[in-house]
Amino acid sequence: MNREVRVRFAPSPTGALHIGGVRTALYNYLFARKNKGRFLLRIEDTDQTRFVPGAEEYIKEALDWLGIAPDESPWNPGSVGPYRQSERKPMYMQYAMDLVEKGHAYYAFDTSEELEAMRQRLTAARVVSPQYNSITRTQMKNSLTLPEDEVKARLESGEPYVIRVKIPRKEEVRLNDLIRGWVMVHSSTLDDKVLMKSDGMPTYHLANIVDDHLMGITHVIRGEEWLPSAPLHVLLYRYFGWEDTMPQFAHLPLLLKPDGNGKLSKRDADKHGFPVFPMDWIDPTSGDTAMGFREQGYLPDAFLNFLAFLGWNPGDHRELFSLEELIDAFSVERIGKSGTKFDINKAKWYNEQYLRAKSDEELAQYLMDDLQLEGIQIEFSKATQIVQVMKERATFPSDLWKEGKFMLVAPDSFDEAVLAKRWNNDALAVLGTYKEKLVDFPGELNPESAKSLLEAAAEDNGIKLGKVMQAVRLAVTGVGAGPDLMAVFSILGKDELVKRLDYALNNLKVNI
RNA sequence: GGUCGAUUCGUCUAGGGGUUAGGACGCAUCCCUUUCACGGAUGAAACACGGGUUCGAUUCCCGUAUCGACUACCA
Repeated sequence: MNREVRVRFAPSPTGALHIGGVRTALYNYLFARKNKGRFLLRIEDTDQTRFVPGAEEYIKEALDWLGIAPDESPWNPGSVGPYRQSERKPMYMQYAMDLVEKGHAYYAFDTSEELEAMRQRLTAARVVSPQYNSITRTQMKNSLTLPEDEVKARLESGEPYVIRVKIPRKEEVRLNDLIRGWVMVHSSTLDDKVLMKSDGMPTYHLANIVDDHLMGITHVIRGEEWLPSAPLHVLLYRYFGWEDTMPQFAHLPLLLKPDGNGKLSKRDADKHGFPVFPMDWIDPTSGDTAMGFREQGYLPDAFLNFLAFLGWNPGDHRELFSLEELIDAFSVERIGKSGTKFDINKAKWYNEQYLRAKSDEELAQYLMDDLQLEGIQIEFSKATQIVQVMKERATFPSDLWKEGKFMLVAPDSFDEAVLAKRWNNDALAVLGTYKEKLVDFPGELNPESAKSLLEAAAEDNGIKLGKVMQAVRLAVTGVGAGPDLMAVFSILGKDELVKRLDYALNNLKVNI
């Protein structure tokens, strides 16, 4: 049977979307596009206690920013909605009941205290993993142990209950993961997971299977943390009688912290000074802001390219891929199996590549926008000139302003080390002459004239230009390194240049 | 502890019974250059360990170690 490919990204709105989640969304998106299928987004908000306001909007905005918006979602529904599990609440109970009727699930009335007592008893008896399973359920309060009329009475009296799946005692459960191959688990290691909670909401396991089935999902691409529960999911498909349309599973390797081991967390990112969230996230309870890649200056295409290569590669040596090229090259077979450590340097490198590929005009607009925030107005043509000398040395668009500031604002400080080493009488002499030549120079300064004038000034003093070059730079820019000086002079213009030389000549003391 | 999974340069990875084990980021050196950066060139740097199978294993098999995920009425 050849069904239309349908995949889904199913985040919980419990906070900002983590970068691992973004990668999962990206792979789902790529897979859908590659296979001419559809990419859905479903909000898994069955845990009302963990709901965080704004989280859903954040997810939407992040995917929009990256250009990987879903084809169907709560805010753009298709025909299989609703796309929020909380809104699907009424439909789950019948499926749970169906399982009870088929003998694959049962009611359980145990209180959390009783469950705790059971675990303690088991632990004391040195049972390796205390869990509600085929053995222990015989000692608990459920519809398998209680007389039928008592179960009925409890149900009718409104006593809280959950519905648990009845895991068989001895059965080999196998699934063929697209990334990992055959994974086999014995049912004796599984427990009778809760399917319906006492608040009437389904747990992830139930809702997930029911929704994926109802939404026609063909491939489940999700994080490796779900691998241990995948056998349960396989069992559920079987119990519902949906095995023939069961989606194929692909469990993605985890994103690890850069040093040591373990899953990448916000804490680690903070420690290293880089984000783990696509965009800034303001925690609604603490009011703290967690930084995002977008606000740090990462370009969406660069970020996507970087993300795609965290656990996947095209099999050749190409590394720069547009979204379209990623779609074309993508395949689940080429997703790796092992966890991936996060290296922010690579992300920066990607950003530099994409930044340099941008047109001067586009970058000039970035610069103009930054300048506006600083209350500085310049001509677009001037912004373009600045971009031309700065783009090869910028990692983020904001560097254009931060690193190129000296082209718009006179330096208010001068590098002490360079001053001590290079600011001498030779420099003073050349700069004095240069200033006079500039004042006498008719017309606009360009890099060539700026240079010939400076060369002439050096020659007049019988001094090799190379010897005073750094001092010249220091006088005008305040620092000892930067882009081509003559281009900078040309951008500055004659008047500003003379002004700065004047200031330096009069205020910088010669250290002997 | 149990279950499942993973293991190639510091990092992301290619590869796969016989290879000088390839590329990229980062790092170092050199070239270019008035400086820095870009660019170019070069270099250091890896098959976790132990058994087996084999003429031959980094590659296949089995163990061990290490790391990770999971082990909730959270997803």
